[in-house]
Amino acid sequence: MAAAVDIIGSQGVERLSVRAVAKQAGVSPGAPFQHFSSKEALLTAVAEQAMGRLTKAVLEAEAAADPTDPLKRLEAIGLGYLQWAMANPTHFEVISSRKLIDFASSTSLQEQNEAIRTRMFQLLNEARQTGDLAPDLQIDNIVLSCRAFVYGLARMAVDGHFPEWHMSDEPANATRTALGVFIQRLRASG
Amino acid sequence: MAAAVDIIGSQGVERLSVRAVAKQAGVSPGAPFQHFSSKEALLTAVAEQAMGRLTKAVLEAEAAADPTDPLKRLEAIGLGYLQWAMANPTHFEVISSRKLIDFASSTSLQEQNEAIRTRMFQLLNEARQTGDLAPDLQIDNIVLSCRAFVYGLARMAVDGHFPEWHMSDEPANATRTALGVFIQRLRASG
DNA sequence: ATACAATCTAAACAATGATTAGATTGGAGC
DNA sequence: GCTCCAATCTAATCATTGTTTAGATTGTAT
Repeated sequence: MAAAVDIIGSQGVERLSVRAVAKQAGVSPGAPFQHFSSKEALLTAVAEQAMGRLTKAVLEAEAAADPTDPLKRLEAIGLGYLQWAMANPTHFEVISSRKLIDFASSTSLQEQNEAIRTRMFQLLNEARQTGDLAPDLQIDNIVLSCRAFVYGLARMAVDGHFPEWHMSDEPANATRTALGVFIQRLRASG
Repeated sequence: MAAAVDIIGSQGVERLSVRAVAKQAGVSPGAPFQHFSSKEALLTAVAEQAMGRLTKAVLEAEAAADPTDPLKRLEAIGLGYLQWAMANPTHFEVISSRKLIDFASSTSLQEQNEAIRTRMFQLLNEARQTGDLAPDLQIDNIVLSCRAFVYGLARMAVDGHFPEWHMSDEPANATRTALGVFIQRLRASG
């Protein structure tokens, strides 16, 4: 797995072959199949580990935000997600493109996914009670919108839709302000 | 190309091999390489054709919308995009995942992409002049946000992030209302 | 009828995902 | 210390795939 993570991080998923992993680990070409039933299973294991790091980064970003402002916390979640995706584009690709991995068979991946989504619901319910959230908005709808918005930004960057960006400061700036405006528009006052 | 389109439409991109295309076309395995220098070149040609259909669908959807309301027209663009993507998920995948195709070498793909983006700018400038657009919003930013939002919804659906949906009515409903709310929030009055 | 360009076939090559049979290893229990 | 067993490895092999090449076939313009 460490060998696979190395190759994915340095050369991308598309350059990853089981044989390259075996070579990097100093082992014969068939050896990895003793531990993973297929290439997809290997990638799923890598995805589980990466998803753990993503979830940790997201929840830590939220924990560092203003405790009294649930929508700021929601924004922090989105920001943490974006920063992690752009700092780890190839691993993000493994997590999100569900034709490389077997998402349905991994309860770990599903649980991590649900953890973030549940936290979003909690924060929006909080914002509803404090009156921060615009009263005409439906929480279900907003969760979907936030996920799509952040996922779209991250995926566009990773998919190469922003060729002018040099995956370091620019995306952080442009996506940061876009997300800021998006969250601002959810507020009762804004 | 027709054989390739058939296979992509019925079995998905991942099941597409040059040999399968050749077989479907009733031709020897090496024959396709006389017309396309590589599998990537074949897929790029398929993507150009699909992108033409997407652009046409989007601009027609816009043309059918209320001519006096630029933001309704912007919404129609997004809606047309989403409907096409969900009706043609595998072709949408070919267009958007730029590791399967050589986007940089196809002026056709780039032009079609720019055509839609330019139209969005025009509509938002119009909305600015008529006073429909909230005055504190920057147009650059909104174009980016709209693209990310719609792309995110389409990609999440195609990437299998909505397993509970049966790619027919539900996504249309959920994404329709989400997009409606999103556009509503851009208005000076909303 | 000839020449030429386009297209095809047939055969081969290297890389890859995957399987299998058998060797090696290292520790648990007597 | 010896035996047994499970885990892991190697080596060989297979089918599939992207790609190339040499040569055959075909249609068309002159």
